[in-house]
Amino acid sequence: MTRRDPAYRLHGRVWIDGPEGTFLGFGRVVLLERIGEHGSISAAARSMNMSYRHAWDLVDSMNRQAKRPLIVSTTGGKGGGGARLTAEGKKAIAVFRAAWEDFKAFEARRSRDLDL
Amino acid sequence: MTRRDPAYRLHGRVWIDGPEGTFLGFGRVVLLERIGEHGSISAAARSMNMSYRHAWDLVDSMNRQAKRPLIVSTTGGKGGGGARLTAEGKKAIAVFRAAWEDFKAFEARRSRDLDL
DNA sequence: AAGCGTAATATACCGTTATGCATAACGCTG
DNA sequence: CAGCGTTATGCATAACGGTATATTACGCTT
Repeated sequence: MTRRDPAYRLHGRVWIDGPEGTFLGFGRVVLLERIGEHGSISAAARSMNMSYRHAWDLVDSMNRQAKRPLIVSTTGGKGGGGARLTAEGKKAIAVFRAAWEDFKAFEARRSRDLDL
Repeated sequence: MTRRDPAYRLHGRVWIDGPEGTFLGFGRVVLLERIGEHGSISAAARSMNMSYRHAWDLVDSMNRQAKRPLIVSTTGGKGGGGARLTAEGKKAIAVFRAAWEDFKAFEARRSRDLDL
């Protein structure tokens, strides 16, 4: 019988690389979702304790690498402006989430099978 | 038909966590192998352009977390001392390599299926 | 006993990455 | 038309991980 020691577990990370390096990762996707919920980059950043600067850089990186923008933003106006999640952005979230769920299953299975 | 865009690829990393955090990872396992080949931590570190300090810390971390040491070392003596890969160490390498190969297959399959 | 190359350990340095702060532009609202 | 909150951007600073360097201990070899 295969021994199972819960003291050892397989862990990992997955992300999607694009033309410039990292395109989508877990944090980036959460950011996309939060922007969709809050309607602005700054509120999304606050909600996940991330600096606005960093959040903006991530959005910029994703938009540059996507075929079409995942987030569109407006400056000035009602509430000072804001940001919106596009259909392309929703699809990106779905695609990454699917790969991520799949990986989580892989992780769990391989953790069970660890024979150390 | 599902679109395949080679511009996007799924990447990832896997490692095995132990009581203190990371126990085995790709770099750690290569280090174990090199120690087995060279017979010393310092030669192994040199062979992979890693500082001896870092290599020693990694070996120490692995030995602390393993049920039995993966590397045993002697200080002084012929050649100044050295380090040897134990049977436990060989097993650790095999276990990690297997999980790693499996993950590489996962990566390739998921990269093919990316629909972005 | 001296010399050698290694293990073992402390400390200072450096480079990358994220944070913090400061500023300008923007356009609706009162 | 002044005020507001946001986007957008630059620059200084802090945090962290690994590197580089230096020192001591060790025990066989000569």
